[in-house]
Amino acid sequence: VIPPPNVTGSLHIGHALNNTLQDILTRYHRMKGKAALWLPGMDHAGIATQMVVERQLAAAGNISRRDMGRDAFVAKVWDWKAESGGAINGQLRRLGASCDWSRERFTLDEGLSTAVRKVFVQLHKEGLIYRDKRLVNWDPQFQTAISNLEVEQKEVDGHFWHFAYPLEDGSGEIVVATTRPETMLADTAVAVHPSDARYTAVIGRAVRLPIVNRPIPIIADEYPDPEKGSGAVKITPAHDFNDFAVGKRHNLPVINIFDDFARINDNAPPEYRGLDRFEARKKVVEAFEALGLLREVEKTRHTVPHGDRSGVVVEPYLTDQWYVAADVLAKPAIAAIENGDTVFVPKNWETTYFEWMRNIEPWCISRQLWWGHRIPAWYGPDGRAFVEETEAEAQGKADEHYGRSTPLRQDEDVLDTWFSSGLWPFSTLGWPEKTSDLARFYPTHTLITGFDIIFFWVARMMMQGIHFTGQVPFKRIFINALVRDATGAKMSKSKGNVMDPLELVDDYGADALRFTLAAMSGQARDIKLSRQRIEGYRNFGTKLWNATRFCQMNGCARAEDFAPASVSAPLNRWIVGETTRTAQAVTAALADCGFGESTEQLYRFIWNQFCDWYVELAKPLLTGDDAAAKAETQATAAWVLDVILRLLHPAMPFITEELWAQTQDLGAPREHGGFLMTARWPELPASLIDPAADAQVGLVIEAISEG
RNA sequence: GGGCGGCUAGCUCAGCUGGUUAGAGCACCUCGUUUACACCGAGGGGGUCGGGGGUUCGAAUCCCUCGCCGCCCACCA
Repeated sequence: VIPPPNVTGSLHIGHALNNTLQDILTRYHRMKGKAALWLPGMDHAGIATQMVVERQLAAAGNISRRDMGRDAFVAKVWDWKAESGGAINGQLRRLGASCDWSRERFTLDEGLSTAVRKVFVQLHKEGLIYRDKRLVNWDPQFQTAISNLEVEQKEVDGHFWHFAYPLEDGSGEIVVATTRPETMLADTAVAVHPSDARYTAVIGRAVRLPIVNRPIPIIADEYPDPEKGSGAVKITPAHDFNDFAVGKRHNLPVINIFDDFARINDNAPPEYRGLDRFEARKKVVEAFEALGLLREVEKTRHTVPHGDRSGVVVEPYLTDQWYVAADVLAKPAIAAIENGDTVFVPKNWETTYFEWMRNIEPWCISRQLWWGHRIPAWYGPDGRAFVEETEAEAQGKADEHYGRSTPLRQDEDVLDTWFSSGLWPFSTLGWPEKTSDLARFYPTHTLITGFDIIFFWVARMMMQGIHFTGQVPFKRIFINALVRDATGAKMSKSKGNVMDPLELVDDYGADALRFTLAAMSGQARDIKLSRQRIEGYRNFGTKLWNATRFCQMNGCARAEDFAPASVSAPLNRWIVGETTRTAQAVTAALADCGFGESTEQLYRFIWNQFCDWYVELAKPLLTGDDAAAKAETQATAAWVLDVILRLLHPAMPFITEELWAQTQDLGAPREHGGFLMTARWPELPASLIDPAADAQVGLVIEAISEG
């Protein structure tokens, strides 16, 4: 499977790396005679795409999506998709990606949407999808819930404000500290540790919440750490995940003081209403100061959650959302790795995978967006949800339930983008229909992807794939390095540190870029690409080109009846053996995703053995009077070049195809299992290696090297 | 607070399960325009393989420890 790139995306160096490796593997397997499907496609990328189009509308005339209305807006996004979406596919072609473009899919197309609805409905029937009212990570810029994974913890400078809350009976005060003063407007308790001697006397009594002027209880709970600060904690169930849990344990009221934009709502005192959360923060602090209740202001550095797309501070916010019971789906997905049904390459990524899967939280899958798969839930007048694959089915169920025809209203929300991408390995093959593609190409042989989406994507595919198909979605997961900029930061458009692979293709050719990426795809965490390196491999291509030209000039042509085993000249026997050794090493490397190893073997052999020694030593034979030796050398050189081109083809498809066209007639590309295959992979037996010839030529080389 | 990765020539990196004088590309120096290639050829300089211990006949490679750099995960007021 190709990880479907975002429809909004353009090819960056990470895609180039990832797709190059996939292409190498695909071509390699096709050459080995396998029917290798590489299915391309795109992800609708909910938030990202909606953001792009919304920005465009804003720039075009300050129109908001709400002004347009849902249908018009979604139509606009489809227009945008048709026009500018998927630029990346053309770019992939320029890179030489040999995808089967006839099978291209889009996560929002009809078939995939059917699969999404089916999965949703089935999980719901199994009780693994449910609706729940709890705190979510709320992005006030997009006014939508986001999942934990979409939250980025950033360290920022902030303050601890120490506030004094007077006891209700006037007998003293309790000091609490907070980094978010505005939330005190929604406090419903102060908590202390039950064994904290300083507070045992006040447990069960009340403080009067300043500003709001509301009495709230002092409760005993294990949550406060007596070692920290004053040991007393303000409890704001509506705006903090921990406090929410405390509130639940003590049946505290939950007072929400924010609206969808994180402005203060009418649950707060009138002078705060309508204020932005940060303005409110300032005002609360000023009020405490004026009241003489501000005990201390401490500078601090702490982590604050931000939306990964919007970049704004996200708020814990109490809403109704749909959740997947990920812990249940995770169990077989963990087992599949444990028992080796699926393996990670490199293996140590298992640790990361396990760590997350074993501590997995419910997955919030609903988004308050318009671009995406609308949730297949319809509500009756009493709020009862009917979850069915079609509106008609839901209507039928509803009518049955209410005993009469009842109008329903579909859920406004759409699903998290990753919900549909998680189905990609099988939904793209026609599932739930039992298609022949599904039978032939599922599960995927090797998934190649970056570690940045192990949780977002790989884990979800494992969970959903196993649950719905009964088998793992892929046998092997190769985690490639992430391309970063010079400072080690992830390349992103917003940071302006992207490197354009197309520019590199223009400057050095796709082959050189591909070969470089493959050579650098080792198991290290990140890749810092250098132009010099690409230049070096561009020269390598030229070297091969020239060597081929030299052979052609000397009448080296492929002889149909050439038998490498029967050459007699030691030089020829030697190069046949070296070629064989290289073929075996490259084959072994590729079988193991050893892209770097395979390119290195090829580079060394072609440049340092074939060009530097064989061609030089063969010159006298090619120009000499011994006709038999000349003919044998011509045929041998042609044979070696042929093998070289085959071995090199997956990494450098363009130059090899061009040279093939010049040097020999391979015949038209053959169809094999429905896929075009230009040439077979060379399988050379070890018997072609002649130690005696190796030794003999080795001595010659040594002698010349030493002058 | 957990987990993971990196630290090898000026730069970007290979060096897998430990074994001859530690490699490549680029950069640098010297020479070379003899019929594949100056996007080249021949030769050369340059590294106490992050520090310190240990295992071993032998370690860049295994173990321990420390130090930086970076990433991921995590609800600490």
